Amino acid sequence: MRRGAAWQARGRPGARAGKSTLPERPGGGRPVGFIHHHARRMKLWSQTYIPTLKESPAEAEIASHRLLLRAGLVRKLAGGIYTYLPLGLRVLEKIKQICREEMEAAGAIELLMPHIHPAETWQKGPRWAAVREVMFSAGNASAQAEPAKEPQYVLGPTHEEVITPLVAAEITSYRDLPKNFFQIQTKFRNEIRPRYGLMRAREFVMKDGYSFDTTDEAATESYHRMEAAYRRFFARCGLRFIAVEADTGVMGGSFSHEFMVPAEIGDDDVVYCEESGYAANREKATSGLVPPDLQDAEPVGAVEEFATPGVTTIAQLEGDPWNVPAEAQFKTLLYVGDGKLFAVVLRGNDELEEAKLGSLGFQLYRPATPEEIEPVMGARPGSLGVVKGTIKAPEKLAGIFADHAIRLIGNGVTGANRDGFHLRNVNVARDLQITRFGDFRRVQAGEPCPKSGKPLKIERGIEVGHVFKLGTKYSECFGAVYMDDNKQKHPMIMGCYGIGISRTLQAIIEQSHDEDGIIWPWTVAPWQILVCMLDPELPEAVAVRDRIVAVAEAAGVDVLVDDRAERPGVKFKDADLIGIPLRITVGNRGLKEGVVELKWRSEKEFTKVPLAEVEEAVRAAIARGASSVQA
RNA sequence: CGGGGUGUAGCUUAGCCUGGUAGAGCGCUACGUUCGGGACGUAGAGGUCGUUGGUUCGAAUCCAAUCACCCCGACCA
Repeated sequence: MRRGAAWQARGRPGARAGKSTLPERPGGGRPVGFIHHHARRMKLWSQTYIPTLKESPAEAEIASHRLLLRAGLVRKLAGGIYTYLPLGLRVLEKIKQICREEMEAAGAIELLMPHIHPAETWQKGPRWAAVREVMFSAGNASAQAEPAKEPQYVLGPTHEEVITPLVAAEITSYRDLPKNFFQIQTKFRNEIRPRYGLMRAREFVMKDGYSFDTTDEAATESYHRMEAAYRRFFARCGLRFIAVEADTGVMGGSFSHEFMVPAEIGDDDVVYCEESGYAANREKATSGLVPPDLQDAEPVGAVEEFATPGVTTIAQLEGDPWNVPAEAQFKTLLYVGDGKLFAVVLRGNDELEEAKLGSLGFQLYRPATPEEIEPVMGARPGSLGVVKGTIKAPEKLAGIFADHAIRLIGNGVTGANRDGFHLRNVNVARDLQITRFGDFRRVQAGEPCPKSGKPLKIERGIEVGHVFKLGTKYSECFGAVYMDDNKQKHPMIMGCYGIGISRTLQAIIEQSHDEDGIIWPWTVAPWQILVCMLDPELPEAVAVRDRIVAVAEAAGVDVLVDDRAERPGVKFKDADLIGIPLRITVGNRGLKEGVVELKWRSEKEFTKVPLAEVEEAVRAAIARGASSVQA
């Protein structure tokens, strides 16, 4: 090694005279022995720390979580709280760097906001009640501190409440707009259920950005610029992803897209059509099941009550002796929204998509209990219906909302609001009491795409990014207004944009691995090249290694050299596990033959490269690696 | 927060049902033999059996409580 031992860690000399048991802050006296060395792109395995595991810890169930631990990227401190070891940190930094480049290319400006926020900041915001459920509070930890009723400080779960007042104070003129700020920072959310390693953690790294515009059109443009930047970012990370229309949820705002990575372990269902490009979160997805020009069916006869003793389910009514198919039944569900009862009517064979009830304008809603239902409807669940005149106390209902698809039934069967009785010949247009129609049903795979009419597909996905067009919810709340050229004040139009950086890291592993380990895309690999030294001490081997490293460093590529005194088998297994894209094996056997071996992690075969052609071959391989990820 | 499961050495685990003073593999240390796909031998170090309480002459084992972790549901990057 050219580099001597001088720079190696030798423990920090110098006294620790202070009373504090905390480490000194930088500037408080650097250890005398600290020698700065310029960053090199080569790292010796023996000089870093990559604790690979032969067996996977029992806590990890899914592939990416197992590999995070086995390849030595992270270690768990507590549920959903992880330390990044050197390998994990390198990947995280590479992802962050790509993110920075794309954000800046799209005109966003980086800043860094605090982790810790006065609770007051949030109390002034529009969603304190809803968000505090997932917030960590941070007060004084000393035993003397009285437990306060309200937290003094909280750890930031996101930063709308910080950026908006900042912009409100700083920017007052239309001349200073538009602005788009972003940061890459640790977020804290006390997840109800941390899961799958970094996938749903309580502490995680996120890129969050916020745009401020003067007009709605400009805000929409900002939104689309971010959406495009997100596409480039995820593509550069080597991910296959789909951008889908999404529900805006607690965030509020007018429209949004989620960036989803298809994976079995995802939390969301993505509905998509390859033909038309339609893609939506299932919570929001619609289908072309109900043609827009559908004519309502003519009545077939008078409504007729019939006894159905003991029948309380759609399935029972499908059986003998009634034989009413589910798709000819009306399903009547009762919910409580902000304290008021309301009804939702669906086809018997459809399922309610609860998230879609959000469009009704209630803050909070939940299924009603039989005890709440009976006094209003006159029957318990199983015999409910919304036929005019059968509801016991219709004035107590905040509304009766019907899914469009019930119009496909035409004439069907529904509950009589009398336990043990149902009604037949119920005609949608003639008999049902409906406040309004809407889209409330859950889309199923195979239904026609709303755009192309071709069958829709459904896949699980991991949400790695989300872009929202927010509107003025936060700017109005915090007084982020600008003055136009007529001295008129207007609230700024905002957008907000998130990328789960640490989640993206794991999503890449989930999407790119095999039974032997990780297969890093070239762009995010901790090192792009692994020089596997089978005989690390052999002078010829060291000479070849130096030639490889020289080419790589000239090309700006990172190289890890496995210089450990391990058996070849161990080195190969570890190489596969940590997933460096390009492996160059330098060993006694090959050298005698006058070759080194070049192998891609993603392929089975290796090629032999004559020693004279090493530089050329490495350069060609680097070019190939660089073009392997779409940029 | 509801449902299910698991806590034994750094990791993977046996033992628990049917109480009798804790066993293996990997990893670690030393030595020797090995050396191109997780080698072998010899000798070692390492465990208050998650915690607390109970039953018992005696508890890893039975009972109770508690904590932690994992999985399934509702929320999210």
